[in-house]
Amino acid sequence: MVATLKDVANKAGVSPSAVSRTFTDGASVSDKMRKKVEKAASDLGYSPNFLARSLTTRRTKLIGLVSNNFHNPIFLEVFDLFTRGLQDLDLRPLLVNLSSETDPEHSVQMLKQYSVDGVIVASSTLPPEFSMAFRNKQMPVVNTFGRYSSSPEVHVVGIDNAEAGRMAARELIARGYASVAFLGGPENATSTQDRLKGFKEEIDKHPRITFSSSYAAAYSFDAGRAEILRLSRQVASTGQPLAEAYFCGDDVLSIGVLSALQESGLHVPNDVGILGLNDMEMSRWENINLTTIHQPIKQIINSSVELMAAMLDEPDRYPEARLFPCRVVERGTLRSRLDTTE
Amino acid sequence: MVATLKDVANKAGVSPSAVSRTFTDGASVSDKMRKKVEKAASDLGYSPNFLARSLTTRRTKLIGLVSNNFHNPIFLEVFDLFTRGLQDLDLRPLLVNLSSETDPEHSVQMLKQYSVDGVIVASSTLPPEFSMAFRNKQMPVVNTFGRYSSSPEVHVVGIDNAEAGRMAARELIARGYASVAFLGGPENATSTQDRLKGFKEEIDKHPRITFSSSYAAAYSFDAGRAEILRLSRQVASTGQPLAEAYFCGDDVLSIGVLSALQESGLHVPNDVGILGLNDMEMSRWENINLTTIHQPIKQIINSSVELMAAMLDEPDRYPEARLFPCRVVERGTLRSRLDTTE
DNA sequence: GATATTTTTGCAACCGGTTGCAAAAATATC
DNA sequence: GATATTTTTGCAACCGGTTGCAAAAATATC
Repeated sequence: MVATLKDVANKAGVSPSAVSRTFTDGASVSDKMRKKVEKAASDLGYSPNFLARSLTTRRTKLIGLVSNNFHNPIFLEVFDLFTRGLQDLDLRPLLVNLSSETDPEHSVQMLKQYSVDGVIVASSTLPPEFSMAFRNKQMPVVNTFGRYSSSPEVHVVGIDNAEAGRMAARELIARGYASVAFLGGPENATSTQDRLKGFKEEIDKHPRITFSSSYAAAYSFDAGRAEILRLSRQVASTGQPLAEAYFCGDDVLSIGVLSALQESGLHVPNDVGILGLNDMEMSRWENINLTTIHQPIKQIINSSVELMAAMLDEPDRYPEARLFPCRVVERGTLRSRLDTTE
Repeated sequence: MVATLKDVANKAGVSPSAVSRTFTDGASVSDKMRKKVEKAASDLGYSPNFLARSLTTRRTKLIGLVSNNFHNPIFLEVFDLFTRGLQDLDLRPLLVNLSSETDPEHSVQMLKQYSVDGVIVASSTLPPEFSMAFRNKQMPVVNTFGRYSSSPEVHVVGIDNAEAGRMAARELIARGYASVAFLGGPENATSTQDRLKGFKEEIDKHPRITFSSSYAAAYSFDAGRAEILRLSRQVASTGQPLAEAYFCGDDVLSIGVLSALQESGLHVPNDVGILGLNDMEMSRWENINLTTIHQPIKQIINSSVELMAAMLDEPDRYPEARLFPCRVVERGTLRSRLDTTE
């Protein structure tokens, strides 16, 4: 049916090895031979079978792209950047949706059976065991958006979440908020824990500022909305007022909070301030206009892809953490700074 | 390094065929043999190499998932549903991002080289040639969100876009709008063309209603926003007023339009009505609250996956079109109906 | 032009599996 | 218990490629 290497060899009247060599770069073939083979190949519409090839070369150019974030709009950007980045290097993403998976073993075995060259775990909410499970099977792993630690066992690319938390705190302090709160993502996500840690650390330096914190169930609009509504109800029942400003787990959470506040008649930023994190496309939409901490997604993902490519050549590469600085993007959900001279 | 079938055979003291048979369902192996092999396999941590297997079985369980919509939030839902649906059937999505591709040949060859079992083209903006290019190479193809035609050459799953256009028209007419407009997606997308056709067809039955139409450059927030701003400027220069209601190409476009209108001080729905199409998650966010035509994404995608699975068993299946009905979801961007008795 | 050196080519084994066929083993039938 | 039938097993060839090695061909050197 579809032409094979042997068909081409027969048609060109040469050995199979010769055909193979013309299609593997770096192999030695004379010009005459190459011409003959290429003619026969194009007549037959032949192109080499990558999977058969991979058996001997031990390279499939398949990369497992595993994530569990299929409800956070920023991940559409993430997938876009990953697929393009990988494609540019002639690598192919095998997409794995881990949304309902709690045990890494199944995906580990599956990706091993497909002989992927490496695995990119793109998530800030999957527990570190997932990346480790791949690492333990000797697969090259990059954990994008993973937790930075001083003794990394797996390559991590992302931001320093504790520092992002500190940055958020400094920003709110500079704007003179007297009571601030952290409205985090899922409590067990490392990103949530680290952001809270940094945020609180910096706020604690200012004892006059009231601090509180709580968690949304997920990085999602609905979860953000639900949590701020819960806090609002508390105001009525316990008399505990809302904070003057909320540092939210991420942008989509922030938008849920924003929407709920506006709905209950509060004005943002006059009554309550909101600071997001991510700076996804949507946050700069005029009807959202969220002040947020920009996470350099594009750099993070390009770097992840580069790192993966490097690991393919050097599997035992010493694990590193690549962290990218964030910056505050001022839009409309925080009141202005007290002094603009900084 | 990693255990192979031969290792297991040696360890168990049986032939390779025996090992192979215990791992292929339907093959004949005695209980005793199975026990022996399974013991050896689990001791060695063996699991079969799918790619090697695929060479003889001619089944990789790899499905090419190709799309060019990485900027429309609804596609995150689409990818979520596709990956889960395929995974449930033990199929694996090889994601192909065609955003910058204009020639199908490259992806066709690539997917052929990876011996994918089938290809799902998930896009309403890719020209039909893309699906056809796969079909021409004898690959099973499902074109999700593709154009329905009376003589389909490729399986299509989606909605009847012309009918959706008619539905939109009827809805606006029922609400007594005296001037309506179609603000479509990319002009060359079949979905745009068909929606316009149906919409206009129905509006034309009411000669008293003013009709106009124009196109946004993409299904995106920015494109929607840019187009409505262009139309607004025309009001000033030509005196041609805005329509009373806009049927927009899709939800994300609608949101761009909504945002721009609100920004220029117009009230939706009092000054201008907006009707979207898709009913993506975001459209029911309280601060967006878009009235829109619901496209049954979940059913469409599950059906696409089912159809693909069916084609794997029956490659020469006669091409069919599976169309799902839409319905209007009333929220806050259209004024109320004139009579509610319908 | 003979010899030494380099480049090109084909052979044969291999990558990790599956499968048709015949032989061996197990079971059924009398 | 002998024979017929069914089930299980192993052999060998195959799926579509690559690659080390030695032989053949081409080129360099004198």
